[in-house]
Amino acid sequence: MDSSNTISNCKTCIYKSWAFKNLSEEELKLINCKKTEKFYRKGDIICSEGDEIKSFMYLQNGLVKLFKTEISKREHIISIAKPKDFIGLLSIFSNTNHVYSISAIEDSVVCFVDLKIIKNLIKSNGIFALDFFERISSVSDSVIKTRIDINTRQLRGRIAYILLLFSKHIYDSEKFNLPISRKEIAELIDMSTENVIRVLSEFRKDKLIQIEGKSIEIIDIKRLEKVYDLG
Amino acid sequence: MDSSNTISNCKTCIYKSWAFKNLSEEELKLINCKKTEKFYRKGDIICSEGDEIKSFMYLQNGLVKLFKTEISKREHIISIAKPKDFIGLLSIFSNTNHVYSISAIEDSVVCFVDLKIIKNLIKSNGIFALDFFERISSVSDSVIKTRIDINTRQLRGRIAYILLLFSKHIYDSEKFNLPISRKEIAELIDMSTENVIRVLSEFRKDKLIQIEGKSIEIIDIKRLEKVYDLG
DNA sequence: CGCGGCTTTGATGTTCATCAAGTAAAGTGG
DNA sequence: CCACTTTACTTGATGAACATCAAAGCCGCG
Repeated sequence: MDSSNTISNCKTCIYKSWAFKNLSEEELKLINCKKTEKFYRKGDIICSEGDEIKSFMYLQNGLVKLFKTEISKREHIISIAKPKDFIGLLSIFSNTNHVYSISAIEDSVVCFVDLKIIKNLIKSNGIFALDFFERISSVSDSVIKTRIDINTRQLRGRIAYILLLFSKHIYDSEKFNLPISRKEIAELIDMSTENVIRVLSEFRKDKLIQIEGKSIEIIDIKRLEKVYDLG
Repeated sequence: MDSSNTISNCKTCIYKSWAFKNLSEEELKLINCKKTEKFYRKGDIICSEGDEIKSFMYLQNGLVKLFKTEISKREHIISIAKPKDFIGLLSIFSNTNHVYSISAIEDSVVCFVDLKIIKNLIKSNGIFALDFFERISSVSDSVIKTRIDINTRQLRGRIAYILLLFSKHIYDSEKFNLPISRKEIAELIDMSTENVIRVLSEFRKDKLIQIEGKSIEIIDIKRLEKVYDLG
């Protein structure tokens, strides 16, 4: 699969509903001409900390992670973006360079729109400006909320959180394949890899979940939610 | 001091530079008519979790904290806003109700502008829309950055962080009075009150700072920065 | 004066990271 | 396709970091 297979038309794009619903045909055409879509294989870097921000990016398909590399070389995952999310947070307005790195954790298609075009649309189409900010605000808000949720909980609560996140918000199913390694889970919720494994095993023994490698099934979601609530 | 003493004119307001620099006289007049300024005494609640969001709020004077009350009744401080910061984060676009509570940690003056007016200005004045989002994006971005900075560090690094925050970003001096209690520091950087005190005492013994009650003086900022960097 | 809240210090216990060591899985080159 | 290396996963043991508990001094305030 290469990028030429994925090129689509903004006018018919199913993501048009997103924040672009109030654009005219003209305006959509403008975006359509200037956008590019790129396919990334699992593990590919989409952009790196420090790169210049040239485009507004949003995720058509797949799953990506936003992360930062600490001095200690340990990675720290800030958030996971799912289809329809715009990626890159608010830096597109407040910075000229990316503050975080982004890579694909599943095969992904990212749509790039020249940032200048977006900014011009904001200037010229006020309704769009509001739609747009509503969307990106809610993404950033939820990152903040999530960070707080995670670091006010202890290990069992954090693992419960991430299992519920994948189940409810990403795969919409109680059975799914973990797209990330145990190590990456650890980086996402601030704990050691060993303890991720330990807690997952505990949950298995407690009959909250079933695990087989990457395959996870939540078998007692009520109790898992309770574990999350109690922290 | 009551609110009537503090009413000023947007046109001459020193904060005009903020994000309102590209408004016409007409537009400023519009804001000026509809804005209200309120004085809050240290400790006063400015708004509570769940309240409807009616205004865009920004801090003219003083210091406020944004916080959330956990199930356990323990408070958790998300951020501290200083003059010129807009307060309330992005919820003004992505929510109809406040997600966090806000209270004054020093005597403060908050300027309220009807949210509808701001939204209308965004619709009608594209340059303003961009200025505005640049500003509020950078505030939200820095909240995210701060949360990560804090929870990738251990106790000594966190205390160093908050001392440097007050010194560099808020008071612009190496000598200042802590505006918040030890308990609030604990709530801000996720640690126990006792350990806040313990680490502060250690810093004193190590000759990094001098403390007398709320009065703090940083006497070896280089080493304090090193403590922060090392985590 | 006495009560409650803030501060401080020491002692104790829990939570968690780290270390060590071994197994399984997944690439890699001949 | 098989030996070889590397990476991911797993479990137990140990110790460090940190919260919690307890007790006492301090200060402002009714």
